[in-house]
Amino acid sequence: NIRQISNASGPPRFRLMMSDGQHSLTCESCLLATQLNHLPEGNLLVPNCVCLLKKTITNTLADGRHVVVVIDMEILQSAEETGGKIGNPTPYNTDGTASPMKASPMKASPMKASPMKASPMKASDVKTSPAKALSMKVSPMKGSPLKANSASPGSSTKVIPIANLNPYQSKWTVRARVANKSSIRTWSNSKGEGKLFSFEIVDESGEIKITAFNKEVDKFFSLVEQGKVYYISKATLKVANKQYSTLKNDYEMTLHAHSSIVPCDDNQSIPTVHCDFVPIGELENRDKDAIIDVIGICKSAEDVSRITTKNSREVSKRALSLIDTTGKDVTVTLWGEEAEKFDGSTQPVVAIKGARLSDFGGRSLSALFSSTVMVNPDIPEAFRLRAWYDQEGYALASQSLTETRSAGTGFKVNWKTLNDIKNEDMGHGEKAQYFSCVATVLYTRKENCLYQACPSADCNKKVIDQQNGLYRCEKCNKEFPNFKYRLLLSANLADFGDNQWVTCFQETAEALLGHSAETLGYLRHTDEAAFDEVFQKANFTTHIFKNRVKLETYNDESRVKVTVMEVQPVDHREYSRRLLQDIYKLAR
DNA sequence: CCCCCCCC
Repeated sequence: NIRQISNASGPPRFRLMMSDGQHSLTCESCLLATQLNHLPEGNLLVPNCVCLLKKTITNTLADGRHVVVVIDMEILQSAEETGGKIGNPTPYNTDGTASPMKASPMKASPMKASPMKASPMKASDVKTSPAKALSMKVSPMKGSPLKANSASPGSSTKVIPIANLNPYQSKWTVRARVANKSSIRTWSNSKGEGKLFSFEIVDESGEIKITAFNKEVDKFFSLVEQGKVYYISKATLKVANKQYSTLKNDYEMTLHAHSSIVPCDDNQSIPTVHCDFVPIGELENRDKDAIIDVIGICKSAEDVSRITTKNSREVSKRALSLIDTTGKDVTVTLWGEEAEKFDGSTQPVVAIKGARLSDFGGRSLSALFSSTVMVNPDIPEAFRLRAWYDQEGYALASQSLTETRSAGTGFKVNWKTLNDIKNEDMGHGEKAQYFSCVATVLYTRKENCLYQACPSADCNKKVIDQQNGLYRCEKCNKEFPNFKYRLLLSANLADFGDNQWVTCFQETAEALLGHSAETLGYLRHTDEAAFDEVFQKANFTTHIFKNRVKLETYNDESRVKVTVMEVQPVDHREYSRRLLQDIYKLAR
């Protein structure tokens, strides 16, 4: 705990220690140690040297640990001066591993090396005498040296606006906020393989994308945090491939071995991620493929699932249902790691910057790689939504913009009235058309609704009664001692505007009549009254019918044939909402 | 040096 160390009287002096390959700084007065996670490139910290931390920034992590970033320090005594107990000074790689074979001891001597001029780890004071460097004026925790607008810490290069960056200048520093940070991704192709992550930064002037590869991933991934402000310098600028970027910048950055990223005390003047949240109820009026920002309460979330894409890539996906004060909800799909780590169990506020609006199931959203998904973000909109939901929203039966079949997936339902079938000449084209309707059974033809079918599992062909106890199937070219009953029921359906004869085969007829074909076959011969009653009872029942409509020609006569594919109960609440929506649409 | 934006 660095704070504890700092509480020791006098300016804290630290001795760099190494144990089990881990670097740590041990306070000379209280002997408390703090672990070093990142050593800067070309660093001058060698085991046993004593240093004074002059300027530091402390970040508190979510788990309560502190991370101290050293902005400015002085080496008070080199390893040689302190006796160099561990032997020759050893340079360290940025990943914290020792690499004694890499450089000669002389090269690594802190007295000789001075590659640090523009680095936040200013070490030029090494040349000054230890006595002078021990100046008591310097208090590491007091004040921030970073408020100055003009220069990056430990560097003489000027802070310039992102908009002024170009590949033809070498000395620059930008100060910007991380607006979006990707996860680490690996690639493998003919050119090789590796890993990378990227992030986008914004300042008052603009935005730019920064990519880190391989070693730079190790070095910077954990340092770079979404929403935080950093000084960034010495990265390579190249022309951005607009094909892959939606950012408003002609260039993008690549980090390299000497690039510098230094946390900056948060400065309100640096813009935060800006979101233009579109109310969920508004999404109906936006164009397909629009990139929009959305915020809502995650009312429910699917379990994560693995799917295989057309390119036979495996990817995780998870669909969430977001609701806001418009009383509408929309399905949002998260992908990959974002889908895996998402936890919707607490019904959190979810904000997404840059989601793509799709017309799947009416209206739905999909997160892109460039999207920023924020769970319970620290913004006023999130607090307002939380309050609204906890007080009243939770009780609301929201209206979904993403229509799903009762099974949970599927395309937008093609609702029609029976009148529409004739008015729109449905089924007259090459392909059959499908529609759903809410309709009431007026009449069913009980005559000839049952037939004796081939008992083979996959054959439903009508069999011929050989009158000798055997039944012949022409299709299977076989005789059987038994048959199964199948239903082929004609029904007349009506809604408020029209009526329509339809055909129900086995499953749909069973659903409509409420009995299996087998039971009906048995009843027909044993209890005619009960058999009749089944059909009486089916009359004037109302259902959702999903139908197939196709023009069929028989003996030069064409007529539209409607076959029922599915019979489902009416969800009256949902049905009423749809009628209301239709009324609103007609009123507009 | 990546560049994948998918599924029902």
